[in-house]
Amino acid sequence: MLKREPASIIAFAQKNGGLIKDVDKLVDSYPRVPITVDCVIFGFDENELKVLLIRSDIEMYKGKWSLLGDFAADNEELDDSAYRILKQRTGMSNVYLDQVRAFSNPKRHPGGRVITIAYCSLLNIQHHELKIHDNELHWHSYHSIKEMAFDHKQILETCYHWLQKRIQEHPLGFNLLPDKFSLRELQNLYEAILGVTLDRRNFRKKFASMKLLIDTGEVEEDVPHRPGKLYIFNFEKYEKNKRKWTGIDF
Amino acid sequence: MLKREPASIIAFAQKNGGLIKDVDKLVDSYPRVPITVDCVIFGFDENELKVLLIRSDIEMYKGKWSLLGDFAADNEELDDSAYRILKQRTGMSNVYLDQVRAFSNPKRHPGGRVITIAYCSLLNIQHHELKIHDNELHWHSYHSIKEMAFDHKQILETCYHWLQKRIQEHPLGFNLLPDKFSLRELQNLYEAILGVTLDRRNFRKKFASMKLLIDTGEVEEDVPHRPGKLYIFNFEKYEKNKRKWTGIDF
DNA sequence: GCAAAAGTGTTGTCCTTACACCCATGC
DNA sequence: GCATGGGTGTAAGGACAACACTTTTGC
Repeated sequence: MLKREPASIIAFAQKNGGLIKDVDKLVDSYPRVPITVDCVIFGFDENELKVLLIRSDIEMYKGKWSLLGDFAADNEELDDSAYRILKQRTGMSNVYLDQVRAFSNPKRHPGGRVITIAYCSLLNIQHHELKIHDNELHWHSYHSIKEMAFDHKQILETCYHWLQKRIQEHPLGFNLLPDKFSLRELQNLYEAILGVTLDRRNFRKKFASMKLLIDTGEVEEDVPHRPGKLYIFNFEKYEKNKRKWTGIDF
Repeated sequence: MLKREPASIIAFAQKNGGLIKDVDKLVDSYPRVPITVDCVIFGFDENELKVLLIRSDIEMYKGKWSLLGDFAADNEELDDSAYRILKQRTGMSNVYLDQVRAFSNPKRHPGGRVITIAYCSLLNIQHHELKIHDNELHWHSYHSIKEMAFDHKQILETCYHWLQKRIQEHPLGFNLLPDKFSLRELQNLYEAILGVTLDRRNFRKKFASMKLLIDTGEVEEDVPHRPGKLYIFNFEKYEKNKRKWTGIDF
């Protein structure tokens, strides 16, 4: 098999005698790649981390579960693609959304080379009732997911690790909870995502000392035990005091 | 102006009566986008963080500095593109390299929509002598860089923040130093990248307690003061003890 | 009254910070 | 001998981990 040296912009510049005037021609000379965006949408319910999946549209992956994805439309910023996909598939908007990384293995799509950019979104399952049920769209317990279409299992795992890391540095967890929540719900969420058990008193002290929770004065209802206080998250205060940190720790 | 609903894979599936058999046809129906990879290559010399830049090939950016970039070749994984670009432009291989994120603003390239994936590399300026000097390739002090071609300034800043964060969680700094280094060099590097001053005794205690430095028994030479001990980094031990961390801190 | 979870403080340990003096070398 | 950075210890304060009992509610 012959190994071809990949073409390059250097060659283009040389052929065009140094400075490139016609940038359109330059860009036309680039190989073009189909780009998709895949959204990993996490939710939290029944003390479990959930993820929103659909049945794959592709026959060879028949029965397999798939992330919510679509190609990036012409002249669409990728963040906008991700919001559009969320909206199209779930009817939801106003959710937390962040780019995680690109997956570019040339064999990852059976139809040819497709690069996908993974996005992670977090949303509150109660708040956002699913209005669209195409392709059996529904929530799956994260830990019960085994096989998936394409390389989506790998993407899902990457996003899960991303979430584990992020939730320890930013209060993203609040995007997964109702506006008003009890400290027990908050702790359950951290335990479920991090896969650890935490000391209740220390957990409460930690959040109390951060002063990011506002006591609503309300308490839980319809619980068969002493009701917990309900809090809301002080987003404003958090935004003002974004951490500055110079510790070194590895 | 008319707002067109973007096309979508959902429409394709409906038109093809549910399950998609012909995946090649599916992928053919996707819009294709030129993809480039841009490498932000950091080095450290004379107690300063440096970055490797070239003059832009593009006439409209004449005189401006540019990251080392090129388009992604056919069927090339993006990591490989980044390694290839490094090799082509600098002659270097065996460097630290990590994907940072995609930049997809439709207006970021004057020749039309081009999505770029930014990679960050760290290397030791002494070790890797530049063998290629096309486009005035050379090291710039990070803080002296003002204007750049395209959105490269923004990409550079994103990578710098990425580096600041990563260097506190992983000992990436060692990729920027010679194999044998003194504690003063190590501290200078941290101070330069983080933009802080650190207490010398505490810094040394911190690294001593991690036991990741191996005393070579050698000392600096040709310094006009008491020579410092030279250490090498214990990569093997670091790899074994990757941190497990369950603290919450924001 | 019993089941179930809410709520609450203290102590010891460890990590972080702040801080000042003598030492080895080149000139 | 002087200039320059190398090398070291201690004490105080803050964060974290471990640990048990009383309270409130629904049934």
